[in-house]
Amino acid sequence: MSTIADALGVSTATVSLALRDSPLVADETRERIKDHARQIGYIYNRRAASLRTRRSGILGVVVHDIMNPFYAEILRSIEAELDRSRQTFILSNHYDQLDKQRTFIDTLLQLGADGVIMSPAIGTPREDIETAENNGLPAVLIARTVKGAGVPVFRGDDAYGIGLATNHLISLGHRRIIMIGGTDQTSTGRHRYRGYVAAMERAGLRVDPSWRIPGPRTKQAGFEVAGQFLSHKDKPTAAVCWNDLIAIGLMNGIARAGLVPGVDISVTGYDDLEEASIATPALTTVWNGQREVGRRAARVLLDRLSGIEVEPTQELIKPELHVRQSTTQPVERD
Amino acid sequence: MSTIADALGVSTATVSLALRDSPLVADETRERIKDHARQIGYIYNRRAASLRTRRSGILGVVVHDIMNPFYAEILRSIEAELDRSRQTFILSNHYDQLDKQRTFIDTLLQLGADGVIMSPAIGTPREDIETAENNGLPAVLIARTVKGAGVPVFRGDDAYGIGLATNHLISLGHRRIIMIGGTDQTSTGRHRYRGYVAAMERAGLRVDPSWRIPGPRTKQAGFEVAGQFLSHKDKPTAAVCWNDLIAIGLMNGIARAGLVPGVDISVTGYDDLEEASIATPALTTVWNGQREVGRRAARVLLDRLSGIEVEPTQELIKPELHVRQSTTQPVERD
DNA sequence: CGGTTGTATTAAACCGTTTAAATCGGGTTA
DNA sequence: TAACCCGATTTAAACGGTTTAATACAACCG
Repeated sequence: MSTIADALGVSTATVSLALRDSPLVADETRERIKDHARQIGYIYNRRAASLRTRRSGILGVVVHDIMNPFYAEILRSIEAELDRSRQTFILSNHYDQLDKQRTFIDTLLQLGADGVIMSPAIGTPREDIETAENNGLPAVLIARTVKGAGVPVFRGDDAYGIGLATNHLISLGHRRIIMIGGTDQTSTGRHRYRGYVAAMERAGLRVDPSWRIPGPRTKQAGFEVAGQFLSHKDKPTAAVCWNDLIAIGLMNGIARAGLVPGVDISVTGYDDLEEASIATPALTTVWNGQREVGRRAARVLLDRLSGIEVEPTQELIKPELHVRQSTTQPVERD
Repeated sequence: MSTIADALGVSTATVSLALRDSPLVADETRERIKDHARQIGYIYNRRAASLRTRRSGILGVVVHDIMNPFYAEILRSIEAELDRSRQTFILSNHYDQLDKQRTFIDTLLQLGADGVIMSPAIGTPREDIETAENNGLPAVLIARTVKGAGVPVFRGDDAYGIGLATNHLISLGHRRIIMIGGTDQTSTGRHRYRGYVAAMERAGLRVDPSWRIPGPRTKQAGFEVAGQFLSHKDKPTAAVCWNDLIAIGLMNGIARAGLVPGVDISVTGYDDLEEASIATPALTTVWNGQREVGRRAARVLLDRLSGIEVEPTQELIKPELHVRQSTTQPVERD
């Protein structure tokens, strides 16, 4: 800026004001300055500016794993929403490791980030969120919640959603339905399992504890669990899967074992990823409102930044059942 | 820092030196300062520091699309490599839009990023890379190259790799092999097509121009192109796909049409994503060295930052063929 | 005891921007 | 004619660190 100022015989203050279209500077001066800036390829130094303004234009986003299409879809919608603002965002995976998450938050604080959207790692204590907030880093949670953290949360209504899938299988005539994947260590996990049990019990079906096969939420895991599922002593006719990845992996595993998914075994997914509709057979699944979650989380964070007071409420997005070919009436096998 | 300095009756210079473990300050003083800093929850202000040091600790990474597992795997290895350095990285998709890519580079310049790893968008002119370099933003290219840009490039040997897949099909007895997906607008695209044609011609097989169905590189696209493929006038018995996503989509499409992929039609992929081995049938594909590409690009960029002179050479990583169940001897159909 | 050496600390400049307050010259008004 | 106002611009002080030359002081030496 001082180069420009010197070249044009004005002060840096004028340059600063001119470049930001302040009405304080005369039109003619502004044009001269802007022209010259363009000509010499001036590059605005954001960190110098942010030192003064206390705004860095950086937002952080932490999720479990970007490679997981569920989060990827959320990220897409966050990206789309932020595109229209002047914010840059920094991404990180925490892989459910608390220390990774803490390191990242610390980095954000050091960079003077303006806010953070996070899907908290398993076991995140309320204090971690408070640390961020107290140091001027407003947070918004997605997908998972942290008890007692006074910040907005956006997530799907998991208990209700898994209920939709379970009810659908029951209404097709299935009785021995096993739930696959997930863990009790996340709020999401507890909600989904509870929703499944509740739906079964509403239909008068007893749920055996062995009717749950917990595990990682990957395609690979679903694939590998197929054997265990098929050889289960109760001969289940259907699987309610934690998510689409597991469901697709499971269907692949079932096919590999010589059975036909969607005929011999019914399978439901969760999330309704793009993939679900092109899987073979096309997967019956629950749309979880990823787009909506990302969009609204971003929106609310931007609101918080612009000073709008936001209630720290939990917003539950209502899932919808999308029926496709992976669920049919049960057939007896053995 | 001045808070700490005042509280302890020393100068900010001493605090600065102590916190960075300078040998200039006495051990006892250092400890007092560090303890106090920890106690009051001091947060290092990176932007203030970078103003003086001209190092921001930020690296940029731009690829076509993070959601594409091929890039996701590269990102993973970049992340792993960078984890050990003190650099944070910022990610962006360009979706092959030049203006998006330019905006991002501009953002990096404004943030004073220390370097950028990029898989350049289609049509990226040499000048764009030079702009970055001239403004102190060293670049390293991955997956694709830009003619005349004097920077290091890491990519797989596409012509050789696709040749492996093509030769494999030919040796199984296939003669009418169609290439699916990709575009001539990227260097990768040209190399792969050339490799396919070369392999065919080496085997004395004429390639008809209609034996190429270009298109997007997504599962969806592969799925949708199945009809066109199956009804091709030359009754192809095998498909060499641009990548695993297309191959898997195509196999799903073939299955949907009532044929059995891996029996009626042989299919090869490219990239060897995790998914390839659990697809049904398991996909024969070409491992493209994603891990290696990411790791080495990150390594070289870090080298450049620490002042080590790096030759701007193209490094070709040798792909390997992984044979699985999606390729078998041809069967005649009609 | 003056001079040298070495260690610990500090003052001050600097990085590039923003902004509140001050300045300046010219026009208006009482 | 003095007082005041106005728009355009400048001044100077932040913002929070890093860096380097300078300083203070103690110990050692001959």
